[in-house]
Amino acid sequence: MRIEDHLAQTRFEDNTQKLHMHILVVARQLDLLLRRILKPHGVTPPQYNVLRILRGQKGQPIAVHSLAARMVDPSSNTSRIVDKLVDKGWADRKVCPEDRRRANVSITPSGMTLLDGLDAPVHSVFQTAMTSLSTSALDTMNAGLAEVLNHTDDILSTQH
Amino acid sequence: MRIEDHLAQTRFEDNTQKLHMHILVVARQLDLLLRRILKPHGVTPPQYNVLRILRGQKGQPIAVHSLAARMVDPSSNTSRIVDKLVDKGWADRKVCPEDRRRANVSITPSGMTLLDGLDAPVHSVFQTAMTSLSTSALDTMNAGLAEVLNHTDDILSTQH
DNA sequence: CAACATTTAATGTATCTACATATATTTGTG
DNA sequence: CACAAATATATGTAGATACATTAAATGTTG
Repeated sequence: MRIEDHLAQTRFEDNTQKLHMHILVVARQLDLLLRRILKPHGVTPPQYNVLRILRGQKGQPIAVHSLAARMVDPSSNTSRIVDKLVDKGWADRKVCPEDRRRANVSITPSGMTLLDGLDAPVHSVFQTAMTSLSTSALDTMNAGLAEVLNHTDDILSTQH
Repeated sequence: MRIEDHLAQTRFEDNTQKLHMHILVVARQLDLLLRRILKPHGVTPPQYNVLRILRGQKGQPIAVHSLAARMVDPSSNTSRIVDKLVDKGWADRKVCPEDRRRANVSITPSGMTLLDGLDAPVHSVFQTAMTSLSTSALDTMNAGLAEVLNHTDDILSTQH
């Protein structure tokens, strides 16, 4: 199904606008895919995102604000996402003794087991989604999106 | 700021995963940009999306389910988004006489004025965000994302 | 060291979203 | 035509999100 069919739109003004819509629609589809895999396990995409960051810490705990900075969607609700993970026994949170404002968050063995079991299905579905892209296409796309990221960073930082 | 800095990640397993993250992060940034422009006018991105579809109808009203099909995010809440637009006087909704299940939605002159005023700033910011991309890069990216879209459509339709 | 600013995290709140269900209308079938 | 199925929209509800505010601890500066 082409982007034009997805949006029931016959044409785009230019390829810039088409790319814009492609990015939004594909991002939504990728999120849907992940959501489908995670749902039976009672995990949401942001929770999964946090768990992966925690696992990447290799035992070293991390502060909530550092977690937020590394998330795809660094909203101000990282506290509540961590709440959920703690409730379910997948993460552990304790006040940092050196700086009592901070909360040190780490993954539990239970959370680790959950993540390890999700690796294969998650990797598999995204591999399938992107398998047909050539190496050079991947490189061009990554380079292009990196440029867009630079520009959006600029705009977002200059305007108040 | 590179994607690695955004996520404070030193490396990606492969360029497929990097593309995945690029798409998610850039989509979020584009949404943030739009949100910033719309906020002073009290419009949200989904509302803006609906208004643009309505304007594209050139006077011809459209049913709610057709609206949903054309939205970037075809959630089941199109009714309530239309509610908001009607409340603010930007859209009009009346029961379709031929099929009384349907609701015909159309844009009002007030909504049209709002949209027309937003065109320039919206177009400008996204043009700036993507201006550095060459024609061939745009083509490669659009083609690549179209492929991904095909694959995700397949996966999403085959699994229940 | 007192006063103020900054950092970190949690919370309040309104809104939005996902997902399921309900309601009304039309269509199809025996 | 009666009745089931399908369609179109709206609503109920739990949970998530954006955005602002609060609270506590630490840093900074006169």
